[in-house]
Amino acid sequence: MDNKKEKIIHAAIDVFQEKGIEKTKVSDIVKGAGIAQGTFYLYFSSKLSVMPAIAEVMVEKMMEEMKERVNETRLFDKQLEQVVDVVFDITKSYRSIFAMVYAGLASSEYLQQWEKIYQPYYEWMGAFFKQAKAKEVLRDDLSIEPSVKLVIGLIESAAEQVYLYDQLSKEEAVKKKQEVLEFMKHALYKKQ
Amino acid sequence: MDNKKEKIIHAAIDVFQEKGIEKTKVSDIVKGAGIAQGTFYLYFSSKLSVMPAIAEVMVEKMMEEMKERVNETRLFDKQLEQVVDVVFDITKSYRSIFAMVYAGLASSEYLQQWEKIYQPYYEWMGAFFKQAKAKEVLRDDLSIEPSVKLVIGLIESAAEQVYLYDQLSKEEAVKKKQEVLEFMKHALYKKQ
Amino acid sequence: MDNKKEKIIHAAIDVFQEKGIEKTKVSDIVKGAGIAQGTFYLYFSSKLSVMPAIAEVMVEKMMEEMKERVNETRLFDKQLEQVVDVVFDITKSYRSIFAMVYAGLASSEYLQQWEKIYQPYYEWMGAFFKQAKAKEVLRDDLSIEPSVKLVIGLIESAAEQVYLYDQLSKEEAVKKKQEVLEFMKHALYKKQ
Amino acid sequence: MDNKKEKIIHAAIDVFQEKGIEKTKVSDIVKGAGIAQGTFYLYFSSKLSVMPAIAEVMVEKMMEEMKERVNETRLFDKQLEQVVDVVFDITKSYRSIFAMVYAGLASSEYLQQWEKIYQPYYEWMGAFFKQAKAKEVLRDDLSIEPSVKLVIGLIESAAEQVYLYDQLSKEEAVKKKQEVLEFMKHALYKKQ
DNA sequence: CATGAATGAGGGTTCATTCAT
DNA sequence: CATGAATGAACCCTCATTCAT
Repeated sequence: MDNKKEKIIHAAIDVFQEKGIEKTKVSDIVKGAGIAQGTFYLYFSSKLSVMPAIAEVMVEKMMEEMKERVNETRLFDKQLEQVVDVVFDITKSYRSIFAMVYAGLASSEYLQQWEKIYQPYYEWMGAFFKQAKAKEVLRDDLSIEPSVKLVIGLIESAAEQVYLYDQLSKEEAVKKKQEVLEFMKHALYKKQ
Repeated sequence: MDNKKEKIIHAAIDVFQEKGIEKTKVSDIVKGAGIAQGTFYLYFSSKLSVMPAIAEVMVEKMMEEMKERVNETRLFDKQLEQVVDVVFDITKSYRSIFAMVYAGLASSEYLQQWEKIYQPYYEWMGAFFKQAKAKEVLRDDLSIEPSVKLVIGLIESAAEQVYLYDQLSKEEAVKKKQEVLEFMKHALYKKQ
Repeated sequence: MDNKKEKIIHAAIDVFQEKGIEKTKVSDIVKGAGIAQGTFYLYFSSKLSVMPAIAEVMVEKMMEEMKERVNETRLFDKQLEQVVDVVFDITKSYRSIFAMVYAGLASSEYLQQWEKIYQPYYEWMGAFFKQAKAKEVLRDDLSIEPSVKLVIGLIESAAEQVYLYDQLSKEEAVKKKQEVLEFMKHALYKKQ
Repeated sequence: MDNKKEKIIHAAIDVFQEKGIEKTKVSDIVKGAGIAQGTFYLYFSSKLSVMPAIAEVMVEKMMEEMKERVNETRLFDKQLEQVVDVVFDITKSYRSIFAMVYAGLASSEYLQQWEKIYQPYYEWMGAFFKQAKAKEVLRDDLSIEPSVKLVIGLIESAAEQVYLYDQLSKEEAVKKKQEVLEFMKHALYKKQ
């Protein structure tokens, strides 16, 4: 795919993260991408129009990680743990970007595209849950689609607390993951 | 009392919500507050420095609503429902502001203050849970402090999905609330 | 005389010297004077209108020093040395202010007052030279009035070089003074 | 060559002279230079940072005039007269700028550069004096370097008196020049 | 396609000045 | 007389966007 466009997106991710939306200049992005000021406008119409492309890259990244790191041959318990790990890691790297996307774009034309971009993520997680239900791990009365969204929101918000607000240590992050897992299991699993 | 400062904060909330951070001008804020441009700078050093004050106001608002609308004489089930209602309503009104606070201020000096501002919220919810535990509604092995944070994150993220991303209808909002409640109960309650 | 007015003038001298005209704010001056912002305008109509008052203070200061430090009982040689000392010292303290006065006020209404303010200085120096001529120290063909102005200009510019541009050490200042004296003597004295 | 920078400097000279530092707006300068507001900031960081560039231009101008108008084939007496003429003329045109340079920049970072800018001027005058000494016009005991600085200061301050303070007529200017020359000759020449 | 110098509208911020207390 | 909070016009400077090369 187009090399320059990629460079812009990745430079934008870095700069947005470092400086925040408000203080990010197109000139910072092009400097990071190693291209000329004008070249930016051959690929994007404005600073904000990079956002959906960033979101796409991040969801792709998430899916890759899930497919790579969640081992289907293991017990569901273990898989769930791996899912939490991935979400925490991706959130660590990108959550501030997600926040920006809808903070910067609230009441803009780009928010529409959001759901479409997130779709593969929801689908993958849906399939993951279905498979577990088939194995009779999950509650019979659990409806998958809504639960998927709740679970994703739950894990993400826990990760946010760790990485954004409280800026916790590695050990505390591990503890937080265990708490989320515990909480989720009670919410999702069959009672023994 | 500090009448002008109050006016600025409330005008800022309105304008940020209407236009987003990026497009909000200080001149809009002062127009809304009915004061002169220069007066703004007697109270705040910049546009962004209003953010923590806004956050404080919103947490206060949340606490007021909780105290007003969560009826301690009712069953815990009902109270939990009321809590979810309040969080959904406040999120509906202010979540875009919350998003802005950390989107606009990622990597800034203000993020530090965040936890301190949220503290009363966590404390209230902690007390609420303790009371329920005393009534033997909640699981014995539930540790309250971490659960409080998870629950708040869970409800907020559900509310976000309803009001920010998916922009769902009233009926769908009601359904989402029930799903969250269901999810929470399984996660928190004693098994029968 | 009016205490507050005095305070303003002296604070203004300090601040102008420290920050330069451009960056001096009325608020700095009143802070230095220990009075309220509005009080300034009871005594002066604007920032620039303090200038003539400052100039007056400085010429007064100069005259005081001359009368105090130039000893009429000594040889003219010695007296000339003392004159140079005074000019150097006053220049050290105030020359940047003098510069400002006409830099800031070039093409302004205040420049007119300048000559009048400087007048006592020229007169004193004129009397000083006349007395020396009577003692047959100075050249017979020396016309006093123009020489006085040249001498003042010469000493001042030498002092400027020392204190403004080259920022020389104490030793170098002493040397410069000797050079000026030598130069002046050749220009003014009778040939032996 | 660096056409825009040149244009800015020359426009700045004009505007500073017309309005004084305080009242000069960047927008005036760019209007005079026929460029856009933003272009100014590609070449200079602020209004004040043009000052050293202006000083450089003026010293260049001075040197050009000296080389053009001081005729080496004439007697030293005549040459000295021509030097005074040049200094008076340049001072007439630019002294208010010089005043501004250090008035506006007192206590600033730019004052340091001053000596370096003046250097060619001092050097030229030094060479001029050496040549005269070789011809046995000047006193044997005259040390050239310090005298050069004194002479330049003397002529400049005389010119200032004529053009800045006293705003004298053409005839008076001529008379002042003769006085300076007379003064200088006594200070510099061998006794007959 | 790529460049980067030039643009200029626009907004943040300052600060001299006022005036009710 | 003295105050200092409030004012708002004025100005600096930024930075997204363009366009000739």
